[in-house]
Amino acid sequence: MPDAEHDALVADVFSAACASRAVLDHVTGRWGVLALAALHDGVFRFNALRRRVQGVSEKMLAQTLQALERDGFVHREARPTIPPHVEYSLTPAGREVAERLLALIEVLEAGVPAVMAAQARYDEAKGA
Amino acid sequence: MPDAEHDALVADVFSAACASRAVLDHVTGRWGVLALAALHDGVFRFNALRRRVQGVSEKMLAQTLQALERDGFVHREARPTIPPHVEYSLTPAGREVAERLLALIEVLEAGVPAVMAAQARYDEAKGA
DNA sequence: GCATGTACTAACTTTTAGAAAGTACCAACT
DNA sequence: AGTTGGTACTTTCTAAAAGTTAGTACATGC
Repeated sequence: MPDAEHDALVADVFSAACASRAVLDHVTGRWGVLALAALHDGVFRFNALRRRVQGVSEKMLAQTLQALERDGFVHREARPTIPPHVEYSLTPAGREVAERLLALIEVLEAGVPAVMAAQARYDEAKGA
Repeated sequence: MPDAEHDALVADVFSAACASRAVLDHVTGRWGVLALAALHDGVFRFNALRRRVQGVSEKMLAQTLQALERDGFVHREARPTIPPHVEYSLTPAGREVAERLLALIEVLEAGVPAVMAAQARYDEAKGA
């Protein structure tokens, strides 16, 4: 029973009001995951990131990056030139997080065929 | 034509239409993360899970568990007794995923103080 | 015999995400 | 000289998702 160990840890994501819950939402949010994973591959400008993370709207990417910057996971470097030139990169803390996310993504991508098979079984059992 | 290379390409979370994107959404969704993390600690019944994952509504927990069951990450065992008795547990695939999630959560929980400090710096820089 | 608990589902409301257009500015091309 | 294009966003409006509340079928305890 690792319950005793878990309760001993200060921050607990299972508590609704815990600060870690908000951080988890930013990091594991639909676009947070992909932004962090993309930035693990290097430095990106806004529109380059948008092309990398296919399907994200400008609004959501801006919002996501602002949240991650505020949390200290992403570093934003803006050169006040015209046209504007903004570079996004991971902070050391962001790199820590991105590594765990990539480990997750790797497992999930490898598991896609198994998941599709499981879905087919589930749907047939339901339909029949 | 569907060959090995093509299948490997399709398993890319950065592609909007990829199946792995849907799986990622289930797993890293607001409640998916917490449900999987909770189930890593053992077998839970519906309402026990609901108490564990504080803040989740009945609707969202049911929906989340159904998606994860369909994906093959969660096993649902229902005994047709009255009152109903349903037990949720992780499948081997689910355990793989839950382990990566717990590694992430651990990093995030440990980083909460640093995040709060970063937020304070960000807000002051913005406000000032 | 009425509340309580179980595991949900359905209807309804609120919140959030997404699509599209606007902003400010300059460089290059027509 | 004016249109087009590119940068990095912000704003507005609507469509989709999440949350709230109430209901189901039945058994046990009070």
